Amino acid sequence: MLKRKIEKEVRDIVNALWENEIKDFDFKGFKVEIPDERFGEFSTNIAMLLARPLKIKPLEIAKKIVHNLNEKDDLFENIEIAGPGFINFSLKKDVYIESLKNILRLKKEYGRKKPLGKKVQLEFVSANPTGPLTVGHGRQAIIGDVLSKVFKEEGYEVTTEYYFNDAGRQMDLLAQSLWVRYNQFFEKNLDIPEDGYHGDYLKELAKGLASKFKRDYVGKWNEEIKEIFKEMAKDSMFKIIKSTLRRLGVQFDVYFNEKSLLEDGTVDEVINLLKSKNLVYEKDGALWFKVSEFVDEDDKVLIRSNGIPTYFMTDIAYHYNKFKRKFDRVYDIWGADHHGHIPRMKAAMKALGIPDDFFNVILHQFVTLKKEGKEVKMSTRKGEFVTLDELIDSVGVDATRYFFAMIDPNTHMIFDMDLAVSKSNENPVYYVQYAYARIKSLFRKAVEKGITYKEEENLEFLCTIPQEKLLIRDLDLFDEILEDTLRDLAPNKLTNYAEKLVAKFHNYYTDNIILDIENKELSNARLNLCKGMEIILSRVFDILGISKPEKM
RNA sequence: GCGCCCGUAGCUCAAUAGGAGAGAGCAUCGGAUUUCUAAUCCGAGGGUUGGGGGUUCGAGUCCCUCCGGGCGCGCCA
Repeated sequence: MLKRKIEKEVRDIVNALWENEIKDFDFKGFKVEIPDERFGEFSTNIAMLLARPLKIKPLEIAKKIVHNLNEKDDLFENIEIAGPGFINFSLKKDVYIESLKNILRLKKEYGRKKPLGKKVQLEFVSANPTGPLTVGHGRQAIIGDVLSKVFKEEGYEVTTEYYFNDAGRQMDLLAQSLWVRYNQFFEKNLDIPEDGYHGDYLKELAKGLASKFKRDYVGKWNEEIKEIFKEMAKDSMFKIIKSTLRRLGVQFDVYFNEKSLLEDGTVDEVINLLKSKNLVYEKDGALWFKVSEFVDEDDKVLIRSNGIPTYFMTDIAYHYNKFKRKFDRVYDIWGADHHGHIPRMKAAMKALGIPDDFFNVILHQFVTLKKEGKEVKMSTRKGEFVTLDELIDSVGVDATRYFFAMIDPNTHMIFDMDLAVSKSNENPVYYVQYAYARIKSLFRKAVEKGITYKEEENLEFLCTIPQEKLLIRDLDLFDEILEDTLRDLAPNKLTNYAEKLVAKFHNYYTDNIILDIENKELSNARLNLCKGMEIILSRVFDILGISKPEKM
């Protein structure tokens, strides 16, 4: 990593120059950055940071550092001081060529870290099987899927998990709603309960049941029949959900049923633990957890007066279960509507003696759909929503995935479907993929033109123009982008990177002839650079889960 | 009322854990293919980063305050 190399050089010089004066200086805020192109290839802010502790003007400090760095003539081509005290660097072409060589050798391993021996779990989507996945679930699925892949790249052992509840009131309502639809099929005039599920998807299912059961359950409703309809509903809903996820290329290692926490005694175990620590009490016939002992929030009910545990209760048990499964950290991906749940959960974790950094939440803001210029108000119950499947039908898997990945999870996202459908060719995903297709095409064309690709040969012909240096510099950056993505838990770092990288490539392609029969050495050198680009793009696309088109 | 998130070009979004004239795409206008894919490239217009204070050598980014929007504040999940 080139940045690291420069960072080390600068740090060593600074330490050598002012060893005694900067004992307390922690280098916090010290950075080697990619500056605006007019300032060179790399830049650092060290001189400004040292001004205060050293009580010397930044420009003086910079001068001194530069003077000493200049001795390092195997790395730096040029060093300049500019503005308030920035030190700007450009590197020797050999440094870049070595960097490209490294990428060419490592190929798909480039940027992949050695196993850390750390286990993390990402839990997301976790929709109960009451209907098809919505666009909001899609956003969550993609954020989770991409981040889980980045965790793997960074050396973590990753488990992806889908948590669901197929008991409870929601499922009862679903069963009843389905039964009504079934009855309606035989023109039995019944209405779906107001808080039931009104979506058309139950009609489809009811049709199937009608031909299977004939009139057996028409007008008849009891516990037994409810269970039958519930099972039917659950199975077919999961079938739909899983097929949507499969389409999107999102896979879960574990589907975890909330019910198991009651069955295997985890819930009881947690209650007993809390009781033993004197952190629960009874009031109004219910069992309460002393949330207020830990955070500035009201106490919450764990067991309702009717004896049924609350969602909060089972969620604590679930996370206790996760902890017992020896994950070092877990990440829950939640919609913004659940943010109020976070302090309570943190309190519970603390109460159970689970380390602070174990439980983490990645919150994402809502997705608003715009269709025919109007906002679509979405409600699962009323069946007023555009399903994730419908979205995929409209814009395709690549665009769906890319679009969700490209926006900061913390930003409200407005998805204009009309634009996505009618202008699908202008979607950024095509811009990025086109670069890949162009490279593929170049290698096909090279064969036609009789230019034989020889890897790692003729590289000395590269980097005679600034564009090539900058391209390699940016390829070299991939490693760090992965780290940044994980640090910020923001998949959009990757799409940003891809777009900037590809923009440079499109420019390079336009300005230069890659395949020149008159100059086969240069052509081969440039093909090597293209190969490096292909390797990095391939890495990025695999993580984003978008396809790698040979031609477009 | 209290809490969390957000407010950046006409629209959708970026902006490298505070860094140097705030950038893309779409939309508008004007250019570039006898040569490797024009799903590309080049150029123009478009901004007091919601307003106002503060911290800092430096603020879209941090702090305070006001305005506007989203979401929470259940013995729902």
